[in-house]
Amino acid sequence: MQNSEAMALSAALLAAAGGLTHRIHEGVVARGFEGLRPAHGFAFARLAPDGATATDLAVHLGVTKQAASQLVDEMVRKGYAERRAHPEDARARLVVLTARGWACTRAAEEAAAEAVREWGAVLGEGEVRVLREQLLRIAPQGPVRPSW
Amino acid sequence: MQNSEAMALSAALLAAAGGLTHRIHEGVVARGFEGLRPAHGFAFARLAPDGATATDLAVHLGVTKQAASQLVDEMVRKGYAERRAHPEDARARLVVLTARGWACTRAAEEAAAEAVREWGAVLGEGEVRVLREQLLRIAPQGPVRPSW
DNA sequence: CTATATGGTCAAGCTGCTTGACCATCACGT
DNA sequence: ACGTGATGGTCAAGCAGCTTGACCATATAG
Repeated sequence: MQNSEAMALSAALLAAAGGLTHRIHEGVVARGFEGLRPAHGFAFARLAPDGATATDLAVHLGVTKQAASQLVDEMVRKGYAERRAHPEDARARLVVLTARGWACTRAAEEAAAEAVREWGAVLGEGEVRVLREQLLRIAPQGPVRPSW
Repeated sequence: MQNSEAMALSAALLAAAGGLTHRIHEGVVARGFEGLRPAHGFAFARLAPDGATATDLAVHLGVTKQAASQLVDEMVRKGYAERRAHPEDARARLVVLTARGWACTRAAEEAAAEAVREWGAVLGEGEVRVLREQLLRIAPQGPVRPSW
């Protein structure tokens, strides 16, 4: 593998990721959820199952807990999440999605599915499955880095 | 394709892109080029062939020309690029990479090749080729968006 | 030759993040 | 039980990267 081929692959991967991010963001806005940036999506993904603390979010996003707390403030202010008392730790606050937050999460899923469907039209369904398997095997485990 | 599968694919793609960005950045730093952020890499890619104007860069990066100009200032100050008179337009200034800028570009290519080599070890060389072709076909053409 | 568009710069302001300090609560060792 | 350090969270100040707005110099069209 020559360096130029590696760069072509890297550029394509970055362009595809950037394009997908853009598509999802557009789709979410088109479904009526405004004032959100892509970074919020990564937060939603962490909150989705059962909620999380601000510090959990900070680790997941790779930012300070202050920054995570500000992000939560914003999501609360806009009605996507709310803070509850933590059932096991009186210091902590459990951040959970509101109904609107869940609706927004579903909107993001739909937008993603829409983009992926177009890939299916270009590559074929089977190839998209292959692509998913390949990406799952090379994707790192660590915290999602929401910015370049 | 269910939404959950689309999300799994999206998450894997974003994680792979984020991981690759991180790897390249680390590799560039390890080779002695400091004070650079991933966004600079996208600028380098545009400057590499024959140079570009600040406005060209702005369009390519999807930012204002003022922001692009500041980025150029920074690259000039750190010795990676220099401004020259534009051969055909007295208003414009042609921004070109210095020898150090080219060395940094090669370092980024090496770091990318290193990461891709690891993917080859996991997926096999043939599968990596397939991956590259697939990504090239779904990657959008537009301006590279250096931030999420 | 005027009029408008374009490349670039200067200046001010905003936003999202950081560092640093601090308080409340938890968990451990004695 | 109690002191001590670790941990979750907040408040405050500062900074970096970007934006908008105004402006000048040069190019291009009518």
